[in-house]
Amino acid sequence: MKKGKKEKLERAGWVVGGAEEFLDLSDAEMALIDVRVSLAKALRHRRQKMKISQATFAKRVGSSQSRVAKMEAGDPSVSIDLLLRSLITSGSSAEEIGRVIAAAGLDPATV
Amino acid sequence: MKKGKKEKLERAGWVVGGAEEFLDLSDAEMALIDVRVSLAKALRHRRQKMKISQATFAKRVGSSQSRVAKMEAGDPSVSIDLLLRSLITSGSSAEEIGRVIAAAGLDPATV
DNA sequence: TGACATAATGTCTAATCTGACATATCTTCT
DNA sequence: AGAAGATATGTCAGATTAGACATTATGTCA
Repeated sequence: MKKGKKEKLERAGWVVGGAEEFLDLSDAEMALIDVRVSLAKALRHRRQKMKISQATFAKRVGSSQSRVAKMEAGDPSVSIDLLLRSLITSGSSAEEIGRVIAAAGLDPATV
Repeated sequence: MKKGKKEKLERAGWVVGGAEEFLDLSDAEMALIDVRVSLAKALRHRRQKMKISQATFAKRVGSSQSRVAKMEAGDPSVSIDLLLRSLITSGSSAEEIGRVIAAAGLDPATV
């Protein structure tokens, strides 16, 4: 496992359980979490820029306030599909989303 | 609806039903299909570059031959989540995937 | 402080998605 | 033609994810 992996997961709010389960987290899973968290941040920024509440945003994209909260939190119960759908429905372009994903996992200081 | 939308959907192999249902397809749905199809192509290219069969590829990413076939076909029953998971598990970087998504929906001749 | 808006968390049932399997349809050989 | 390998298609039971709702927490005013 790479240096700082567990810390990174925990910063992102993930329950990684004991060391045993954690060792089972593959690099692929890590990368996917990075993508999820990046999209989650992009979604929150987008909504905040619109200056609307989670409830209002939820109505516009056809979801619920609680699910929007979970989306923005990068909750494991939210699929990347839903994040993409919400971003696009709210007006993000594929190009914007592509850039977000391309930058996923990079150290924010270097981005 | 934008010009050529239905034709585009049909080229991608989607059953769009009658005109009524088709009119219900929003621009957001179109954009998501573009993303799915782009990722599907990227996955096929990746596997072909590796010179392995769908069955072999399936084992490596923890799926089945039939599902890999559906992934590469951009079948509606395949989630974007699964496409991303398979790409990353097979070694694609977030940056590569980001570029693929950013180019989604663009006219191939211009890309 | 209390009232009010907003955001977070937990939990349901319904809907969607998955791997697996069977089977059919190519492709590429001899 | 026919055997063999690869790919496509259809289906299904089990797993995952969805919106919805209730509840709790966190502001943010007067």
